[in-house]
Amino acid sequence: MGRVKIPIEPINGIKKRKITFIRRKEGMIKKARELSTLCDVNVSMIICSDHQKSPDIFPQDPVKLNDMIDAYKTKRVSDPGKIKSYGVCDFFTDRKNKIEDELVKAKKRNLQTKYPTPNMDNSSEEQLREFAYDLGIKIELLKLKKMLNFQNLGHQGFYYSKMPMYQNVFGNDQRMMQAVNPCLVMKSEDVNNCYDGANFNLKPEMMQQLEQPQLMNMQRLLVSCFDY
Amino acid sequence: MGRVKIPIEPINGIKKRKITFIRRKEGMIKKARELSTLCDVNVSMIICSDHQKSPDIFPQDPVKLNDMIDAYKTKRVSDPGKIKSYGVCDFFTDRKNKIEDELVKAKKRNLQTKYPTPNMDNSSEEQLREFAYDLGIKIELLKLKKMLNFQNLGHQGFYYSKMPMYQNVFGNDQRMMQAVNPCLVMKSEDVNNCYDGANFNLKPEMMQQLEQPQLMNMQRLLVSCFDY
DNA sequence: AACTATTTATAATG
DNA sequence: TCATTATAAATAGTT
Repeated sequence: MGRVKIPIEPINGIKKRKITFIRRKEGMIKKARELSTLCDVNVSMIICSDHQKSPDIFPQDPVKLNDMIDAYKTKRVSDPGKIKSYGVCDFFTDRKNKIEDELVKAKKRNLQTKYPTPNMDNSSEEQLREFAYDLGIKIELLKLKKMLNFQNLGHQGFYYSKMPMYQNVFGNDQRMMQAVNPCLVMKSEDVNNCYDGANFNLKPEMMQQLEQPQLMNMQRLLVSCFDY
Repeated sequence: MGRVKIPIEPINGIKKRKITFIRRKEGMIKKARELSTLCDVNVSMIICSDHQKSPDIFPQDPVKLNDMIDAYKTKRVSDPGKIKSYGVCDFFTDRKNKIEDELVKAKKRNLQTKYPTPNMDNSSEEQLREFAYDLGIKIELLKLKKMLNFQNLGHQGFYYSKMPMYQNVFGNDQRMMQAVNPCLVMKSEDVNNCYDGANFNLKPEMMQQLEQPQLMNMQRLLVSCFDY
């Protein structure tokens, strides 16, 4: 809808592409807000371009956006037939195909640049590190959850949390307990060291410690995991 | 852009709201596709309305959508200043506020229905189970990752994966290895039982076993975790 | 679902 | 980048 009709195909000119991107992005965000308001529905949107420092999101508040993503993921898990049936095998197949594509691309690049990396190409190593890091984070997450939230009362296999929101018995489903047991062994003293016992809040010094710059990165990763 | 200008405020009439929803939703999805094509950018969108069975998403392929969500979350984690600074304390504050809101609502409900639940209201128990289940799943995930993907070669602290995409050395970052070590102790035989050693594929019988109906639910949860 | 009068978005331009 | 404007596209009301 401009002076001329443009074909819907990639725009070549960098400058033209950029201005179109900005205009249409703004347009979409406006539309999202309108749809959300008019029809009282949840709309969430992420727009990422490579050369852009940070993605544009709707809603602007990342916390709200996360809530919506969570709601979608939860729905997908609890009611997967409605959205898509997707088994473990599909997952592995997909992942395998992706990596194989990457390998082909990487090999081509290596040929072109004449700097072949023998026996391990960049893309697979990157994939690998990414995965390793992801798994490492998940384990750190479990450790921190243990450190911050739980106190093994040492009887009947029940666990208690010191956080206000988890102050009741931590589940009694046999299967769940079986899964959780090996990972939540922790001495009460360790937990108490983090807490002001009277009101179940993190001690001020713990709070401060948690906000030290050198810890911020890990915290952000953890928050991201918690969010999920 | 219609016969008359309408104010951007919630539409009262159910029928009118529904038709507007459908039209504008289609419009937005079209716009998303156009923006994505024209400017070669990633656009992802989730539109959820209450009375709708399943959310509308862009891209239509949930796997691609997930990839984009992941990319956003990763970016948010690795480069949080650009998007929003959000520390652990904020997280706990948010969560606490949410739970407290829930408690107030639950108490009101209890008063109204005249069936108060002493010492533990439904909402906090629900929260609790949800959290417990979530944690349980994460642990199961780690166990399954261990079972399916890794083989501890027992020398130099290196780990190898039997999956094609993780066939190289599983990381050598000290900090990461420290985190991963306690969770990846597994005998080679156990791994080999799952695999056709010649081509690194899951054995057909393993595949079949994984697709048993009684395992599907757990698998879906796991896939969802993997996706994240 | 299809039709149009109108509004809105936006491509080119200044 | 910002404003203007001619035109394409979206859509509110209608059938």
